[in-house]
Amino acid sequence: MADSPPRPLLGLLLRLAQQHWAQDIDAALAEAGFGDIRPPHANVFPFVGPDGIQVSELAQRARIRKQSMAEAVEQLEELGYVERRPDPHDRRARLVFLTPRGEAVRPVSLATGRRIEEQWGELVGQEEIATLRATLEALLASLSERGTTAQSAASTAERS
Amino acid sequence: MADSPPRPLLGLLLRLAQQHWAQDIDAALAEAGFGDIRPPHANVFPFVGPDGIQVSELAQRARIRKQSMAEAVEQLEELGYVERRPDPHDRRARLVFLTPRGEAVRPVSLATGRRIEEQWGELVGQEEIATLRATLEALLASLSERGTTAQSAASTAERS
DNA sequence: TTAACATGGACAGGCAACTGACTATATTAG
DNA sequence: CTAATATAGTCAGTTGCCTGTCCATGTTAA
Repeated sequence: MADSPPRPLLGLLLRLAQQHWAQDIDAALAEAGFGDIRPPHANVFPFVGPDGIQVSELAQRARIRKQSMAEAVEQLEELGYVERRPDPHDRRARLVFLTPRGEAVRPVSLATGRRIEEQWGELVGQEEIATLRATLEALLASLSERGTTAQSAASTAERS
Repeated sequence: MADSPPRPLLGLLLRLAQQHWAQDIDAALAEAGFGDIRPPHANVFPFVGPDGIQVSELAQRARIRKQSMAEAVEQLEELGYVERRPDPHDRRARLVFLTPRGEAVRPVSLATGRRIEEQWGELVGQEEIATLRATLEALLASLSERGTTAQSAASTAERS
């Protein structure tokens, strides 16, 4: 028997798949006429509801730091997709709202994710993609229970 | 029936899983006494053989740009894990070799990847992880056939 | 042999994530 | 009520990846 074949590293596979995802999202948004929206901004639209949302909350949802999210929101504000207004219930906070222009992006953003998942399903089978998602969800649930993530480490630190 | 539940975005799942992987690699290496090796350096050791390797080749294997890889190699050289010598067959090139100190890392690096995969298997089932890997491999193969990746775009451009 | 093109590597600059530290406001405990 | 602590947001600095450009060397074709 020979040595086990040189399987590609799992982390590499995950990274490459994620890169494809990000690039496909970017391409789809550009195709829909939103060429000035860059990948980090895609983390914003799915989470902004009609009642506004704080940047900190946005960051938690997208699992990035509030500083990073603040930068993305600032750029989106300059591009005219969102605006920030004071939070009437918390004088520290400002709420992020979609402008009419931003409202036009939201459905495209949400649909794009579904569409890419659909396309991937056509390539390797819808069932396989569903299994992929399920495995990742289960894995991440297990991992976040038993330990501290890069993400949770920081949130925890900020919280504790 | 209600609307479809708010499934987390697949790209987010991929990103979080990859972050966990990188962090676990980092932790395992630190535990093994290589605390000065940072995540990007982990992309180096699996690919450096006894006959040396060019930085360009390393970058291709790890699927990052040669500039990024050059930076990682430079740091590893300062840390004493690798050294670069002129390529006797190509006066443009320099070959990367492991120093004795680097040789000590290689097996740990390779084993760590397998160990993490094993641990993940214990969390969600070995079979599920095998399926995850298979699906990702199939997906990436399909994607790289039909179209241009962030990665392949550049390599192609550089190559064409 | 020379001209054209390809490739290894380096330099410069940008972007988006990170950590750490700070201010101002809120909340909780004593 | 006051003191301690937590949270929203910002500023400053770092890292790791990216792109574009350039030079020196190799390779191929006229």
